[in-house]
Amino acid sequence: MPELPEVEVVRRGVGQWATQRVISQVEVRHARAVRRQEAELSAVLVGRTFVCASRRGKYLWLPLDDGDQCLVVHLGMSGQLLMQLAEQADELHLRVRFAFADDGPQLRFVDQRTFGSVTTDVLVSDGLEGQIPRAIQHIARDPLDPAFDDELFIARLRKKDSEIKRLLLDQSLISGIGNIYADESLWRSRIHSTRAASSVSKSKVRSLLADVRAVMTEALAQGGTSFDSLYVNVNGESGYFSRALNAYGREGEPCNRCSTPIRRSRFMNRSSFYCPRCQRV
DNA sequence: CATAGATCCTGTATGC
DNA sequence: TGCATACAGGATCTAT
Repeated sequence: MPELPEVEVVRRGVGQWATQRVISQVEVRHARAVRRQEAELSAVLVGRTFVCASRRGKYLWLPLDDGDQCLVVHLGMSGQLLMQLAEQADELHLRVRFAFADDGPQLRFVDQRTFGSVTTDVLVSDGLEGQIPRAIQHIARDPLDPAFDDELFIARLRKKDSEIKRLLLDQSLISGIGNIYADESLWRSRIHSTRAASSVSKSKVRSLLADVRAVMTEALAQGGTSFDSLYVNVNGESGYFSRALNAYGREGEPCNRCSTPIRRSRFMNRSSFYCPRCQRV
């Protein structure tokens, strides 16, 4: 379940190992993974190099040395970007293979549930000094982006007629937050997931934003520890998941603040974990 | 337009 | 043991 911190770990790995190398071959093993771009992917990429790795929220993109195109990657729920030696056997769920002219480690997109995607796109202005793939212009800046506008976010959120968790998951309002970090942030801020966003004070939203950043920053630090030079780890479970979670996945376990058993409820077709005492509706 | 809900997908876990 | 069902959930599409 890669959210912002996990995707950032992947970005760093790919940026280090898959850039500045001439792409020699693109092999598509699953049409869904490339959104019907099978022929286009090779045509755009072969002979080019990725110049760097960028990210906004949960989206990654690798700008090409042609100056205006890029490879856009979304990991979905189970996607991984791995650096693997050519002689390494194909993964069971290998969807796309990118080989390089130097015959060094390949970049492989592996995705069990096929919610992820790898596509090409053109870069357009992001409204400031940067660029963004055209297809993800609607994705809001994420809370770790220096250009994220706190006050604008707070105002937009409070004007909505919806529940606070639903809005935290709305990638056009704030990006990078998924089910796990939404629950963790709300637990820290002592806000119930179904609370009407319009009823949360400005200062409370401001502290919620601080908690979102804190939990993501901590998770990112943990993710960094499981990073291996040739294996770009998307998992993150080893370090962060086992130790630092206060709400997510802890149904029945005592709240780390007040010892009340954590509760689980169904919401938006998924689980929400919360402390019934700390987080009142 | 805004919001709510269904849907896609497959491996793993659980229930009978 | 075996089969059926529930579950995980990000983004997109459809319905209201």
